[in-house]
Amino acid sequence: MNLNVLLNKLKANGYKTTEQRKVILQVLVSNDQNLISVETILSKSKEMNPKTNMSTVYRNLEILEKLDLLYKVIAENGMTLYKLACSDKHHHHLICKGCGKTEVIDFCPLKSLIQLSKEKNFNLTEHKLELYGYCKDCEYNKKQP
Amino acid sequence: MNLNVLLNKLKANGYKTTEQRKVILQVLVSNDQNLISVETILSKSKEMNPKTNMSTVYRNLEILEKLDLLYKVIAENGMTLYKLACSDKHHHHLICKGCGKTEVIDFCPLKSLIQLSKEKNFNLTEHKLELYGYCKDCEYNKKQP
DNA sequence: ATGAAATTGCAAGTTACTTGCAATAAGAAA
DNA sequence: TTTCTTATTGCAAGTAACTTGCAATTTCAT
Ligand SMILES: [Mn+2]
Ligand SMILES: [Mn+2]
Ligand SMILES: [Zn+2]
Ligand SMILES: [Zn+2]
Repeated sequence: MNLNVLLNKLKANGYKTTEQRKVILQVLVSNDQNLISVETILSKSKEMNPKTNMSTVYRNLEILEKLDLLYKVIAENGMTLYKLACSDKHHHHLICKGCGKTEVIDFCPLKSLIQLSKEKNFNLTEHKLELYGYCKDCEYNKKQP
Repeated sequence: MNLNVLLNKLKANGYKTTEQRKVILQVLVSNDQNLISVETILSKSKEMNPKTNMSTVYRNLEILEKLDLLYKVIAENGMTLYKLACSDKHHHHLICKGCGKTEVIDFCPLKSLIQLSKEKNFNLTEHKLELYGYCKDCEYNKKQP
């Protein structure tokens, strides 16, 4: 997903293109394989445009989320991590606990669970499968202190 | 899991039995099929012992979590929901978005994903599978407004 | 160029939780 | 039962992560 595609999707929904918005989106585009915190988004945005403001970052994230352009994970410590949604097709992720890098899992292993839900009269509407661990690089760094 | 078993596990770890602790645990025991908020835990505890304090609730939850006696889900709105852990054996849950009721899924459908992780040199350490939807009762209430 | 509508920065507010500390309670040891 | 160490508690203040109101600024269709 590149910057102009995103700006066009926003435009199509009545949102205007601003310097701050472009910078925030550029940070997300540059990190589209990694879950990053708002703090990181803000500080990287400030590198490109020092006057970028925290409220602006939050308000832009809110818009992206509303348009389903954002993938969001709430970490165990309660911090929220974000990245651009990588595809419209239903999928899951491998998530590195070291660096936040993600890899796509493009199938969903839930067939028998859907059957189970039916048996329990449970109307299944959503599911979340997240696999955590360490990517090759982070595993290597752990062993080489 | 009943109150005395819990108190004994705490005692075995150097924690004392107090009125407040007993009440908080009793609330959790009485809701051991349901994810509930801290607010709920506090207000129900206050019904049984009006002087129960918020800090005390949080500090007791912290202890239960450290001893792996607690299951915790962070909801989309950022609020944290708790229930007693229901078994030591690895398992997952169906979680009702209406009332927080949970049902156990006692198998784990992740075999092919573990294989996939190996291929990607990803050291898989944890996974989370949560299925959300509506239980029979909540579904019925939705249709009868 | 104009003007309506979106956006922004700032400061103040909120919520969910955490922490320091002095007072109290538990329960093992004497 | 009394003593005494240690855990626990309540309170109040603090923190972190957002959220909101509002006036000033910017965007961009006309
Ligand atoms: Mn994705
Ligand atoms: Mn369980
Ligand atoms: Zn990594
Ligand atoms: Zn329900």
